[in-house]
Amino acid sequence: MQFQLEGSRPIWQQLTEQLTVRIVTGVYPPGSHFPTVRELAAEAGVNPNTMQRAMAQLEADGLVITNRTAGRMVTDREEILSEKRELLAMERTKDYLRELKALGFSAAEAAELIRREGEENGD
Amino acid sequence: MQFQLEGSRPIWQQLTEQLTVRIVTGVYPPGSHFPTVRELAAEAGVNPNTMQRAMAQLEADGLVITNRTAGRMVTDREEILSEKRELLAMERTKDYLRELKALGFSAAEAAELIRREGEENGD
DNA sequence: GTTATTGTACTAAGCAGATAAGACAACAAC
DNA sequence: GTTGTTGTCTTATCTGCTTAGTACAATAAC
Repeated sequence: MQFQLEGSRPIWQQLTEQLTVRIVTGVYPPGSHFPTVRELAAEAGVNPNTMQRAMAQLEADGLVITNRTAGRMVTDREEILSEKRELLAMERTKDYLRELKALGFSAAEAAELIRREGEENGD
Repeated sequence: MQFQLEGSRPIWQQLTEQLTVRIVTGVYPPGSHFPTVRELAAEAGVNPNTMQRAMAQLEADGLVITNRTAGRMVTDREEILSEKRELLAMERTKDYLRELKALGFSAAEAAELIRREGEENGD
């Protein structure tokens, strides 16, 4: 999964979000070594300064731990990861529901759209 | 409904989105007179230049028609409005589903979250 | 015909995000 | 002890968004 960046929001924010998804879904397992600033900056094609800003946010969220010179590791407290994953899902759900209600759709109609879309993609 | 602006995306873009919602939900009815740049700029608390940029996008989307000095009016082609409304709902749905799948949720689980959240809000 | 309204255009300035390039301190590896 | 890796910090530059202020052409209203 490559990084998907678009221009209308700060890049460091998008990087934080996508790295968070990788962490809570186990792409980088709990307690494992986390890639370096320079590695991830190269992978994403952004400046190391920008990637570092994204990392600082992951640190503030408690998802990674920084050891000054040995690099970073993903937190081994798995309850933090599962809580974060469910929190993200809940936030997205509320946002989605609020937006569809603003467009005049009910929650039932929204659920129907989800069901129909899920069928199309064979899920 | 006041304008809700946050800092991480261009204001003119957020204004376009929220004005679009107003139009397709009939806050400004089809064929009716559309508020002037200066009026809406004052209401939103932004510079007229910024509001004009938002309006230019509405124009490009075919939602409003500009009469050079008589101001603007909402398009009276109601099929454009209903199509736009459904297009927006579909886009949001696909985005939501893609995000939740990235977090490891199935479409069925997403629909369940919607159902549960809808119940809490009595909808 | 005069006036007020409206959309539109222009320039200047301030600010934040992103990039570029480099430097430094801490420490693991050897 | 030396070397290389890593996180961190600094300075400068560029670009786009936003604001501020002003101005102008077209035309509806009177």
